[in-house]
Order: sequence, then C-alpha cells, then structure tokens
Amino acid sequence: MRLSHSLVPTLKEIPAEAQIASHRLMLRAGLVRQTAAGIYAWLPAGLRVLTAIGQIVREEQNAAGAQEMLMPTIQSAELWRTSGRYDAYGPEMLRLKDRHGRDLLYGPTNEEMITDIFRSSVKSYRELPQNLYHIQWKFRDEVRPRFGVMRGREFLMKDAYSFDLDYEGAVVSYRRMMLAYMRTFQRLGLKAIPMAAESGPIGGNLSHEFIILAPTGESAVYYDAAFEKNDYMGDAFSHDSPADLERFFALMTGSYAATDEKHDAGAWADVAEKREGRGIEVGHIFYFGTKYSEPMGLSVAGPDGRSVAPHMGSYGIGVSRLVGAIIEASHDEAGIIWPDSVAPWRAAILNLKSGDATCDALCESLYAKFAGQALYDDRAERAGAKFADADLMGHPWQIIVGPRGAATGMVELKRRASGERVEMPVDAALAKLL
RNA sequence: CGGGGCGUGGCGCAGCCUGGUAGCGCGCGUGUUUUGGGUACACGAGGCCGCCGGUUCGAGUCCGGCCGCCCCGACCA
Repeated sequence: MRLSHSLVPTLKEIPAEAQIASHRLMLRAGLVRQTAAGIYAWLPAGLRVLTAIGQIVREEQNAAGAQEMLMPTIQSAELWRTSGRYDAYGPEMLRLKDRHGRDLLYGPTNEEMITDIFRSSVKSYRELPQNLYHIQWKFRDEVRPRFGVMRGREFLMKDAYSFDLDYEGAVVSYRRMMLAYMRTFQRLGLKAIPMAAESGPIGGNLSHEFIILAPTGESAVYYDAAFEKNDYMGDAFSHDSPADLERFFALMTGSYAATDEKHDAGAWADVAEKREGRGIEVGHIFYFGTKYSEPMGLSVAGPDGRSVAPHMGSYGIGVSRLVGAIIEASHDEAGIIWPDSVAPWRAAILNLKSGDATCDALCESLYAKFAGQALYDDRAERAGAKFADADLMGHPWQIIVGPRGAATGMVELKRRASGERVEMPVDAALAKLL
C-alpha cells in the first residue's frame, strides 16, 4: 500500500477517551475508529492485523482436525428456548424483533445452533468424534464497555465445538484443543499460560482459561517459570496421539499457575522458580458433557444400537481482543511493536526524500519486490514525521531510503523491536527480508 | 446498574461562575523556507458551541428535559 493514498489516519495527540496503552495506540496508529460504545470500525491497517491473527488461529484449528464453517450472527429466540438460555442469559444478550414480531437475538455464542445443526445430520457413533468451528462476530451487551477492543460489545471470536461419544473421548478432544491453543499463542508471539477456571454460565466441570502475559494486564498472575520455556511447535506432541496429549496435559496442569483470585499461598511456596506478572484472558475452553445434547435431543446410535447423547466441549479465542492484548504485551513509548507473525505489513519503506529521482526509483523497485507485503511511505512528509509514524505503527522492519545512501545503492534497515539500525546494500536488505 | 465526569472546527483544549456577534495549539490548504527524528514564517479554509424546549432585547454561557461518550465499582470472551 502507498501511504499517500491510504486511510491510515495516525494521530499525534492522544484521544481523550482512551485510557489504556493498546486503546490509545490502536486509535493513534489508525487501526480502528469507534462508532458507538464498544463498537469499532476496522480500518485497513487494523483489518490486516485482525486477518493475520484469524489466519494463524485458523491454521492451528485445522491442524488439530477441526472443521471450519460459518454460522449466522442473528439467531432465533426459539432455538435458545430449547436450552432454556433465552430466559437465563439476561440483559447481556441483544434481543431484536423482525417485521413479523418474531423474537431474534444477536448471538453471544453458538452452542444451541451447532447442537441443532449437528443433531439434524449426525446419527451414528461412527461419525464421531467431530470438531467444528467458526470465526464470527459476536455481540454481548456489556454494561460497561471499556479498554477499546479488549472489552467491546461487538467482538470477533473463534469458537469451536467438539462432539464425542463419551467422556474419555471428550477429554482427548479437550486436550487437543489445549495444544492447539498453546501453539496458536506461541505463533502470535505471546507467552500464554492455561489456568484452571470456573466454567461460568456455559456450565460443565473441566475448564481452563488462557492468560497471556502483559505488563499492563488486568489481573495479577503467579506461575512456574517452566511455562516460559516450553516450545509447543516442534514434534514433541502430536494431535493424533492420545498418549502425547495426555503427557502434554500433564505438563500444562503439573506446574503452578493461578490468577490472584485463585492464588494458593501454600502451593505457591513449593514452586521452585516463581514468576509473578500480569495477564489478560484471551481464550477459554470448556468441557460440558451433555448439557446441551441431552435437553436439545442430540443423540446418536452407539455401538450397541442404543442411543447416546454425545459429550461436548466448546473452545473460544477472542480474535479481536487479541489485537489489543498483543499491543499490551508489545509496545513502547514510541508505539506498537508488532510480532512478525501478525504485523499488517512485513516492512515499511520510508522514502526520506519523496520527489528525489534516485530515492523515488529505489523505493519503487523495492516496493514492487515486496508484492503487497510492504507499506510504502511515499508522502511528502519530513523524515522525522515518517520515522515517528513508522515507529507508532510498529512495522517489524523499516527500510530507510535517503539521498545519502541511495546514490550508492545503500539503504538502512531498522528493526523496530530492538531499535537496531544497519546500513547495507539494497540486495542485502531484500535478501534479509524476503 | 450505583457513583463521578465530559460533550465547543479533524484531534487536544480555553471560554460558561459574572449572558453582549467564538478563541488557542496541533492537523489541513497555498507559497516561501527547511531537508536523516513530528522545521520556520506568511496567508487561508473549516464551527447547527450534542439535541429539544424555556428565561431574556440578546444564550456557548442561565434553567428544564433528552441523547451520547468516558472514568471508578459490581459483571464478563
């Protein structure tokens, strides 16, 4: 993208309504604009980040054998009456009526819907297990939206639903999702820790929430240093091996980790390498058995011919919340520091002297080679303004092209995270980044 | 939902107490200047002062109602 003709409205001053770092930076870097309390429009740069995060989530869900689908945002009240949640859910649920006076709702989650869809087609235990997910906008009418996209009313969420014949199978599905989550967060450049959690309004008795470490996080966390050292991406654990998943689960639950609410001073005393920090919840997984399959009449024929209610679980990741959470975990005074995996562009090309024939030509040729993966700052701005905006927007790399070096085919490469700047020939810079 | 605060050019704010024709900084446009960390100067564009009603000769300012947004708390992916 050429910055001169792009909607990336960066702000020098801090908007009055934004209190926390990620919210301020998302507004200042031109990622989002608020359109109503807790509701945001995603501008081009912000959407690219949202899409990048969604793609990593998608790849890891697929790798774990989950199937992507897409369910609607609007649901019928009828469906929610079958589980009893239409009345139970409370004012957090946004309720609507269509022109015929029928009760509808903007979905806060999709257990009823997936159960309904699943029961109409799946009739035999031979078709289990299955896991279905979608990445869709949800709405929860929070009493008090705040912290920008971290606690919005409308939010993008990945939610998956597993169906197994019995408890033993459901536990394997649950552990598999846990592994997928740890891999997802690692790829997003985050340190994540699963913590035993209350199952909340969704119900059930096996539940973990995933906290990512960020200095400005909402709650204090206490954990074993082991969590900082684990690598989930190699082939130490396979999604296809129940034994691997059991070992993985033991690793995750064997070390101490708790938020301040559940902190246990006694158990904490025994932890060899203690770590304290702050964290943000970005995911939550539940096993809830037959809570929905039973009342909603989802059953399949078992091996003995008798019908059984499948055991279910649901698994959420707050995709839009992650944008804010990543910024909370990765920023400095100058702006955002995007991890390479989610940056809107791999690099920004800073033309320090737009209009200079040598600089222009060099930048154009660089820009073409990136094939859409670079943001070209071709504005008629001063060098200082371009540096400031590039730092604010957090591009992992800046390719600085100035008249000084351009004449001899030299550019400067700046790594946003470290601040390190190295001058090198154009080809060397390209080789490093492409 | 309880408590508090704020709505004035795109952004950040002053003006309101003590009514009298709307101002500052940034940003934006034009020109000159400058040219590797938000350059300087000049000129210029841009405002139903959140909305509705009331008081008054006159309302951004006073009174009433409404709407919106933010903060603290309770609550949550």
